[in-house]
Amino acid sequence: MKEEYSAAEIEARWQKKWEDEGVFHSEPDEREKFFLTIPYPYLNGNLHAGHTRTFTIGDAVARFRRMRGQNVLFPMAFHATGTPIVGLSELIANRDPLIWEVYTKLHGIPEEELVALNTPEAIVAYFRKAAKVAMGSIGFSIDWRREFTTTDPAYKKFIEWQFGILHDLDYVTKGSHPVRWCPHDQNPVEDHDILKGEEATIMDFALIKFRIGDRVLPCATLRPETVFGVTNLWVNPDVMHVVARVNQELWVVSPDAYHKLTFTDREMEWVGEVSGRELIGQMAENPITRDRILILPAGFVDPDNGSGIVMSVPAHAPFDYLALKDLYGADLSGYGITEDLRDIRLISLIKVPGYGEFPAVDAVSELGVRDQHDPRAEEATKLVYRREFHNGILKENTGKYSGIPVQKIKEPLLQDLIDQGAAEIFYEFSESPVICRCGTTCVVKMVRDQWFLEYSNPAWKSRVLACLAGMRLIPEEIRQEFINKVDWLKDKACARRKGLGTLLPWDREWLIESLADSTIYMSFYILAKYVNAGLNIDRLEPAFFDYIFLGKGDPKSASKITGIDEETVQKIRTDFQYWYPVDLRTSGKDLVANHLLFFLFHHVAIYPESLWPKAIAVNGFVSLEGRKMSKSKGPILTLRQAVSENGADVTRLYILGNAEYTQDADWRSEGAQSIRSQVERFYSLARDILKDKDPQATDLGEQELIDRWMISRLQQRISETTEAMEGIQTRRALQSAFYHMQNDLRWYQRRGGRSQLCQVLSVWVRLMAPFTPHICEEIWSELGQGYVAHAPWPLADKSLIDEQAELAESLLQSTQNDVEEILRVTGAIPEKISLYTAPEWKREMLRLALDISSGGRFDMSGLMKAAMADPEIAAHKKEAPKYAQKLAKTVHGQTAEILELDELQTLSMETDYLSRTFGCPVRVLSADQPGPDPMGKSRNAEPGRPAIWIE
RNA sequence: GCGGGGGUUGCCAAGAGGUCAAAGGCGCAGGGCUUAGGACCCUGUCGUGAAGACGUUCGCGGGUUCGACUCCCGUCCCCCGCACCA
Repeated sequence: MKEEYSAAEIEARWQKKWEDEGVFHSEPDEREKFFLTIPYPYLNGNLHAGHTRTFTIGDAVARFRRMRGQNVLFPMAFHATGTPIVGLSELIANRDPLIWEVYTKLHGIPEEELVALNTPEAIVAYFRKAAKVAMGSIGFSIDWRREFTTTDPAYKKFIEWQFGILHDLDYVTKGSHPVRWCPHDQNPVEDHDILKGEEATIMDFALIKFRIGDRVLPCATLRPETVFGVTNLWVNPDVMHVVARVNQELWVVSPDAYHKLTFTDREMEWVGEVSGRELIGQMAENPITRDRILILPAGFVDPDNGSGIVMSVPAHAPFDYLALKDLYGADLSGYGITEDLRDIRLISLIKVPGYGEFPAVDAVSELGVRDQHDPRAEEATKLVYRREFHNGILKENTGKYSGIPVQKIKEPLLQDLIDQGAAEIFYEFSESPVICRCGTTCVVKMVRDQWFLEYSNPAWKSRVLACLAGMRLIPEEIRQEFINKVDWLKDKACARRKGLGTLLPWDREWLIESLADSTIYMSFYILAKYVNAGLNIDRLEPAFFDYIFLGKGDPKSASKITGIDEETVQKIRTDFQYWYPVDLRTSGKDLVANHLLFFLFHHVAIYPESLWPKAIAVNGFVSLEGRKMSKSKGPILTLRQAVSENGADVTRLYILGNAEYTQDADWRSEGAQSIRSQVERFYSLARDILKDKDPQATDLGEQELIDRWMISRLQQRISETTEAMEGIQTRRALQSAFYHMQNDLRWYQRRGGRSQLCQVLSVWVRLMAPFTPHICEEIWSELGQGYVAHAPWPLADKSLIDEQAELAESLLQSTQNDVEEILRVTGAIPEKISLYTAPEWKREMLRLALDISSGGRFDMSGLMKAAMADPEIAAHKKEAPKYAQKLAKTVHGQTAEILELDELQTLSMETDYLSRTFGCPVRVLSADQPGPDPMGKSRNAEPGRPAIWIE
């Protein structure tokens, strides 16, 4: 080893060796296999700190498993299908200033290279190469022979095969669905295309059809059950409404609503206009109750929201109640309304604890809302909604829905209304406006004849739940999340008109959507090795995939169909049988509700239970200096940048030690700096141990207390690290394997330990190898044989755990601490220190106290009785009760351990060490025979806590 | 709003009924070693303290218990997801 630690040199050297010698190439053998995968990265930019975390976790696990003797397959590929790369290439070609900025500054791409990235293919090629270099530079132990990209021809064949099966299973269906749509671009709008309203979601309103004669007045509501409580309608008198033929009906809606409706799957025809003023004063019919109700004027009706016609439920909606109240006594004769609005009776239809007959009225008076313009009206609305939704029950006037909780009513009721022709569904943004990057206001559009993956299928879902039940989820807390999301998942549109991807085999108008084509691709890693080696892929027909992945058919015909020789076909099949299923998939938590779910859905659809995934691990995000990372807006830290600034081992150690599980990690360059010095310390410590290596030292038969202590601690570090790594707790593993180990070693050396150093180092290096593989190879090359990457993981030897030695050391340490504390507090400089170990009678008394309290309660009189029966304790009649008092307080927290130790002997043997530490003579005595003790200090001695007298 | 996860001593972060003033790291302070040190070692880092102690703490308010950071109830705040997008 060199004197100075040079990360760049060491890392490059070992990376080259690993690659040259194919150290991480995996082939089936007789060992137990472990197939580990990580979602391949999407190639629209450089790998960043988020990838770094997820991938490094995977790599550390792969290395750990390898050392434990498992045959690990850890492959990697690249994702290119979808639309963003296409969009990006266009923006680059157009020299979009924003993109230019992001890619030159944030992603660090030189301008002359960026210019060339004006086609999707160029982008894919560029980032694929960059990603591979980056992953190499951080030392991932990937079997690169299996690399592929999702736009590769063979991969497309594989996707076609897979969709053929899903189609045959009737899991792919046709339907319509609502999307966020830009009327100007004539395209669905994605998140990053949105200027304003990114938070908006699509909500399904009920459009309830009130009627005036043959005209329909559709009222949009999220609470269709309140149709039973409608007392009137609201219309804005100042808005000119549109009369339109909608399918076979004549509707009256606001102009905005008309505009929106034209994007739904309705046939629309503009017929004429009618002013709000004209509508007011007319009677409309409630399609459910058949009540005839008055149309009243309301300025609060926003023509841009819903249909522009609002149904009024004053008993349950504070706004309606306030608006109605505000009209009491107003002169509406201008609208032809002469009746007294006070005659309109509120209709209550929901019973809710805490409110009387009319919750809206109660809420208004509770919050002291003045009128409809009072900001507290909004608050009252939310309050009523929340309480009614959670605790409300429908009343008898709702007929067959009576007794049903409000929470459960929406779906079935809406369905009934639709069936009766009394309502339709109308999709609307949860907030408006939603504005596209081009400046146009977006609408909700119904896409027709779209292909769906029928994830709502109950049978399919139940297979997924069964799969989950048999899986290991890490951390276990995400299980509930997964189960909830399975429940929540609806059908998913799986075809696109734009982007890169594979064509739907039975409908070549459509491209398969990019999440749908990334679900069981782990299987493809097996085949990819052969494809990369030059397999003939001209005729990869479904029958071939059926055989290699499902064992259907036979190798002979598969060979005949494809032109691949039978032996190879057979070999691929055996490989697959060896490697599959996936043993662990690790991923960021952002993929739970989409990719990881689809990963499960497609596995259970296509493969038999024996090939279902075994485990999923989920990790949190990475922020930068406390700020959220953003690929498009910054800040961003690329993997390459992290490695070139800090080195691979430092980057790995930092990112793995910073957080674990779903916690988010915060990357701070200051933190990374300090890790660098930790790694340097590790290096120089190892270097010194190796330099100082005493060839006979390791054979030294006679082990001192401190040696036994060190070896004992070592076993525990091994166990703890191993356990942590089995649970993918990288942070905990590092606490043990790195920091605690360092502290142990420090104590060991301080106490004069030396003979075990080499052995400890040998274990230590191996425990650290999954985290900092390069430096560990470097050290290992002087210590062991072969690559540390393939060295056996240390096994804890329980027989080497020496409780006596640990007790003795902890007694020594706590005694030392006590002396130090006294010295600190008194400020004294000691000339002589006397220690008195506890007298026998106190030990006996502790033993009795422990016995007595073992049942739970501490029985003082019982203890005294037993104590006095013992002549040795009885001899200390005066002091015994005092000690008993103390025990009463402390015995709950004590154990009998300390009684197993001969304190006098233990400390006596360490007088040299203690004298050296305190710079003065130290003597050890027993309180049983204290010898000189002018201050009577020996009376303070207790088991585990020697009395101290400092002169 | 719904669902999931969190709020711990300057910061990051362990702990999940007594061994807890609470691991470890960072930062900071003091000392040692050194020609020097952003290297290394030791010590301290809630407050008080001339004998190893005492006092006050684990978002906030209650409760259970001999005993709660840990259990229960309520409450406030933070993060993530709510899709057709990788």
